[in-house]
Amino acid sequence: MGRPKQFDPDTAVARAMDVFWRDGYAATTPQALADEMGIAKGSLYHAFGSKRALFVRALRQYGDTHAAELAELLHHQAVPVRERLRLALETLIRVDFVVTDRRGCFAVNTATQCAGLDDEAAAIVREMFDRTEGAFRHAIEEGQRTGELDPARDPRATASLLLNTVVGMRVLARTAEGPEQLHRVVGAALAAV
Amino acid sequence: MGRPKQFDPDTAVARAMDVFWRDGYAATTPQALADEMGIAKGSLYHAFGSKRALFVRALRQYGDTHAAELAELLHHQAVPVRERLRLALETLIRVDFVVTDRRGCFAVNTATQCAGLDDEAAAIVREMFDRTEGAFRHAIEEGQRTGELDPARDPRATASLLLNTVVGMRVLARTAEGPEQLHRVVGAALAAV
DNA sequence: CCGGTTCTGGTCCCGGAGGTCAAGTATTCG
DNA sequence: CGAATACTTGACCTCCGGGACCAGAACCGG
Repeated sequence: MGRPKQFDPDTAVARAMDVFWRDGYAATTPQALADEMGIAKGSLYHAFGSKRALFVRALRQYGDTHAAELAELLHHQAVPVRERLRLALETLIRVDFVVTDRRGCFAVNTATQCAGLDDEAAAIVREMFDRTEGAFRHAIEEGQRTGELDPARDPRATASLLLNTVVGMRVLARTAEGPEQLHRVVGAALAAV
Repeated sequence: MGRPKQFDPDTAVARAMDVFWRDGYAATTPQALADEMGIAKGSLYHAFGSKRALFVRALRQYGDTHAAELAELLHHQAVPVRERLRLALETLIRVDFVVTDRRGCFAVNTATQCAGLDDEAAAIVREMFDRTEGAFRHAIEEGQRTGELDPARDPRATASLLLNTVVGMRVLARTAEGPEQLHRVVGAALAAV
């Protein structure tokens, strides 16, 4: 009943995500959002309530799509575990430098901007980090069971290191001149697995 | 000649640094800066020109003080190299959780906010990262010469990993519940040295 | 003690951020 | 078809960010 929406909410949120991702929360204006989403500012507020609510929704959508990709890479059973880990990290480098123009990770960027101010956003980011760490841990434990990886190493600690490595890389991608530095990081990190 | 300044510029910049550090560039208002610096907004603009210029100066001052501390820790000749590395990383955890209330690193925060927009700030951050990486590398090479560390490992790669570890940790400090996760990271990272 | 010089707080200003609202429009139901 | 409902829009509003400006205060040399 009533007039149907003229736009697809998920698509619109994806556009908004792009803007927030590129410019950060504070530097993003409602007008810029509306322009990029292809709707009027009034519709934006009618559909999403506030800039903040739209941001939270965009962040959540980011987590549900992009973050899941990494976990998926780590579950490819056909590939040896160590190779899987390397592939996952190398993929991040390629994405950052080729696809997303070195914007880094939306969640990481948010963590350094809102953690102290916005509890809800911080919780979403933390949950994404936890899931990523868990995916690393599962892969490591699998590798230890099959004998591919050294069982003497604490899987929890190694998983934390790999999560931390991912987070760091997505920051360095924003300042590094080229991908060489990050390739070195990957190589050295795998020595600890 | 003329009326002397009523405030110490370096102290005032340090106060401004605190605000920028806590809230980020975009979310910081000139009024908040003036209040925190203990001077009027007019004096602020007279003395520093613009919000941007003040930010750059604060960032540079941050690099000249805080970042140098890490390098200093890594040069303590009395301590074994591996212990020095551990101490440096553990100190970061303590500082983040006890002293600075989990604000992370001003430079890291800036990297995720301004790298795409502000070339000058990005350059300052990159320079700090380079110096840190260099300090790690020197320590590692020293350890290899004295036989404390495995000489088969590429010092450049290991230094990149440690820089990346530091950067990641300062982000995780903003979202982690407690320091346990970071202690695990340190332990695992040292396995790659 | 006086003119030149630099710092000082205060006032004013323009534009835009963030949001609201009334009027108009598409769709469904009775 | 008309009423009820939900979405759309652009105008509008308030507030404040970022900065300009100014009249005076503090200091200097002569």
